Amino acid sequence: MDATAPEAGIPPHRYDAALAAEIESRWQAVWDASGVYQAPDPAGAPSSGRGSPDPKLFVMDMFPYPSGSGLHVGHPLGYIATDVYVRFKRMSGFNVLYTMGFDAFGLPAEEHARQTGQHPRINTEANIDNMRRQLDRLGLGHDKRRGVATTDVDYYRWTQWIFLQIFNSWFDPESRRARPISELVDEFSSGRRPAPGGRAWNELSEAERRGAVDSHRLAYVADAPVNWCPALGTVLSNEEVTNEGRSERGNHEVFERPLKQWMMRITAYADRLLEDLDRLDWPESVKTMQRNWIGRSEGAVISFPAASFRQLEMRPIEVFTTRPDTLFGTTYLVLAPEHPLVDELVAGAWPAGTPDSWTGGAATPREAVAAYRARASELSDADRSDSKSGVFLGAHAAVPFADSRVPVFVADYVLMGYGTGAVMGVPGEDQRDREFAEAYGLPVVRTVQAPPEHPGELAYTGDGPSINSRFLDGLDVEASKALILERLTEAGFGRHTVNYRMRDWLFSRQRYWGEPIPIVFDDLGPVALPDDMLPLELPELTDWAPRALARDSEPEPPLGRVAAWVGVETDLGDGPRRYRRELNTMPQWAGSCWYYLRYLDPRNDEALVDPAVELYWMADPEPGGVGGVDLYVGGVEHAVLHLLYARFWHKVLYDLGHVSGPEPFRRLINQGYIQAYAYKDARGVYVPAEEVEGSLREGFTHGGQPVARELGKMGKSLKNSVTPDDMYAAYGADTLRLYEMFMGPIHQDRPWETRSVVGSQRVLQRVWRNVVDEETGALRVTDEAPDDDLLRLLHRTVDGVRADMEGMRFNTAIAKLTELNNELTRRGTGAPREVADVLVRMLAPLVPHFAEELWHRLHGDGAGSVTQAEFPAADPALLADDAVEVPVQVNGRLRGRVTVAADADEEAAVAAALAEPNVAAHVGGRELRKQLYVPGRMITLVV
RNA sequence: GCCCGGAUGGCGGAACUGGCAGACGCAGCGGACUCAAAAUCCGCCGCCCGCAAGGGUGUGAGGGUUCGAAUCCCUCUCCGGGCACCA
Repeated sequence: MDATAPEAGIPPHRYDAALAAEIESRWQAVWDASGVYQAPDPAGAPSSGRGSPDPKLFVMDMFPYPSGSGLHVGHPLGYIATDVYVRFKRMSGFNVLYTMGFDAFGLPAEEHARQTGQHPRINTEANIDNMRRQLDRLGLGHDKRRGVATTDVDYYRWTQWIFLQIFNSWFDPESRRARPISELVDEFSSGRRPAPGGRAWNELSEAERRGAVDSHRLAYVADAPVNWCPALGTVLSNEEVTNEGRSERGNHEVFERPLKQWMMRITAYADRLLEDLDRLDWPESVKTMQRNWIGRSEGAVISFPAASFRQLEMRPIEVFTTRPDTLFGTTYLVLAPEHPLVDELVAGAWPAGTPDSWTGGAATPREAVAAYRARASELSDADRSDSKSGVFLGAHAAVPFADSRVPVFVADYVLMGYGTGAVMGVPGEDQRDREFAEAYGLPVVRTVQAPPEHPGELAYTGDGPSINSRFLDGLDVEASKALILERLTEAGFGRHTVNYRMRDWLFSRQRYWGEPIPIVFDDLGPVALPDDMLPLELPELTDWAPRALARDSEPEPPLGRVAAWVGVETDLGDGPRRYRRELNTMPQWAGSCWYYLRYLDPRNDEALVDPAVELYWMADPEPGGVGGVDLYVGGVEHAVLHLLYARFWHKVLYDLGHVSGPEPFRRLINQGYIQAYAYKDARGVYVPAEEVEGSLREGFTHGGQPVARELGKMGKSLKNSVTPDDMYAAYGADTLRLYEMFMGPIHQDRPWETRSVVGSQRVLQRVWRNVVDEETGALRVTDEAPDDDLLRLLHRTVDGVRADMEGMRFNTAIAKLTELNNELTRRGTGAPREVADVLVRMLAPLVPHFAEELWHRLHGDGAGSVTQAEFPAADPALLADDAVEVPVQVNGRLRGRVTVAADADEEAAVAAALAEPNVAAHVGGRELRKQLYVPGRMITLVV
């Protein structure tokens, strides 16, 4: 059968998928041609020339990676929500900036290129086109002039520019902000800041000066152990490695390798990143995750003089502790296996009387340590956590202010990457230390008086008076900390310190498909390319042959294969010289760190963004606020990485005067995920979800065989994908939009149920029928004024829908609109024109094509686009009824309802209640002990 | 282990700040229309008792505060997420 021919019995003008498709493509073409979604700037390049006195609003989705596998219905959930909100705000008089870009550098395109031999740009651009097509079909009201892709040369030119800004800055701890590196040089050369080694600046060699400056830069080269992932062919940042020591992407093995790498000094901003969280309108969970990630803890560094058996020279072991008050409970020290002092302190022979359990069965401490280290590097972190293990170094350390000498161990429960890589073992007050002490027979000394009910075999971490602690005895934990810190500082044994879990950001990637780092090297180190040499474009790479990515391989950047690119002769101000280029590229996070700024001014080739345009769009509506994007919507999986990196870059740009406020995103909402049922057969193999029959009650089957249902992510592996294209074909884009918004609150995960989508289509069909005759296509609206009941319902609906839209509670807004429409349907006469007009405007944000079609049918073409019509406002006079029905409780139980005047007082309400037969029966003539009237809400009687 | 969320009919969810639990939708049941079916329209729809009026009971479990608790407090169970030998 011809798909476009109406089926027998279906009215020719019914709102079905075919009609929806026709309406949708027609209006999309009109909107595109007329530019209704273009947001005018008050200044700057992309202005449409219209001045705008309206308040501004900047709304963004987290931009997507243009994947080759296309979208499923879960992807656009957040996009639909922002689009609805934006349309509502636009109709409420806001000048809204809303657009979409693509985060298009990254591994999949490069992997695809390796397999096909095709340049990643070709594949990337094809994917972008496909994704644009799928998103356009949804009718998202983006300002298309402003979209960017991070792979555009015009875009990454500015990513590189920002890199240079960071490279050419240092963090001044006194003013707690980034400053140009030239000001550091001035301070060194003027003597205001002492040069390294206490010598005069001009006495230093060129190499020494370069080294002093380079070590202060916010972007710097470090020779550090890195996370090398052979399967991905790149090193990864700490954030990209899971707790199990595998890559977050792909779950591949990761190995430590020492390597020269670019680092970003994000730790300098730790305190500001932490403090400013309090000023953000973000989900508390995301703030908590960032706080945990930063991991600020206050404590002390304490120095323990240590020496091995028969060694004369003492070497200080510095430990970090948050409990300096427990110093006198220290019964041993522990160094991390990788700690540099291990080799210096390890003894040649066991001291007399060393317990067997401390030796690891080795003949000498040196052998024991070597064996222990070898074993530690083999074990995964998960295996390590089972029980405490370690070996004795044959060395002892002196506890400050105490006469005791304590043994020094190496143990893998101490991590080199946190604090100083060494701890003081206090088994009385720390449970981990307690477990270690029990395993090796070390003494336990309590230094805080535990309450009598505290079990003796557990460490006590609570508050209480200090004991066994000399001058601290009797003081509580807080006071003990203060006093011991004072004494340690005086004696030179320690000091107060703040420690962070967060490390600097490893910024190099050994990949081709990323932004080249605009740096060259001479014999003394890195040299920035000048701004006028940007963009530094990726060279063509012809050698796509896959490299052996063995476990024992070494990192090798693909750009190193382009010989003509590696070595470069250029003039950077002191005549033509030969330089070596930086061969690494930037991580995928770089492009997403600042794309919101480029949306504001995408074609500016003088600056990354015009300052006046930036100020207009990023200004905080509240004076003194942090500014930034007014609403940012995206998945919670970016809670730490993307959102922390972007905040860091933004703060650097703020310090250097390139942006007007300290934060990039003032309000953040995490949209939930659409989950889908997946079905497994008896073998545990997933079967295509669309072929499964049955129900929860009667059981599910596939091909007659029973299958088990589970809820999971939508995707190929679970064979449960539903694509937007499927939904467009069966229902149309507006129905898909309405259904996705109706499923539940925006932040909540929810299971997809294709069979329920029809409900949203039926709602639209009923609206359609109340306005349009399905048989003739003629208008069905009446020119009669709505009666009082309908008018009041209309205004109550307007009032509620406005509030729900403002609060992004689109599910309840849709319910209210449905109720209004159901009332129109019940009347069966066609909608009064006034009601139809208001209803269509309220529907416009949710189902823009549908509303635009009805709007034009109602008003003709002279009324303009509904997207620019005014969102209805309720008449307050019509919100309050003269009489209200109020429930009556007797002794806390509902016994009836009475209708009273809206302004009735308590006496009148109670009198009305007592007149109600069922209420009277339950009161039974007894005396009222208490009466209460919550106006319009409840009458309560107590007898 | 610690820190965040959450638990409401067969299902998704609603109930604003303590005031009619279950809006709206799906599924189900009944009716009208139809030769019939689909579509549409009308109605019913937590559980128990009752012909009905009505009564009892009910928001994961137990306790508390209150005239009144899905909502506030305490204890517990389960589910989801984050962190986790972080000194």
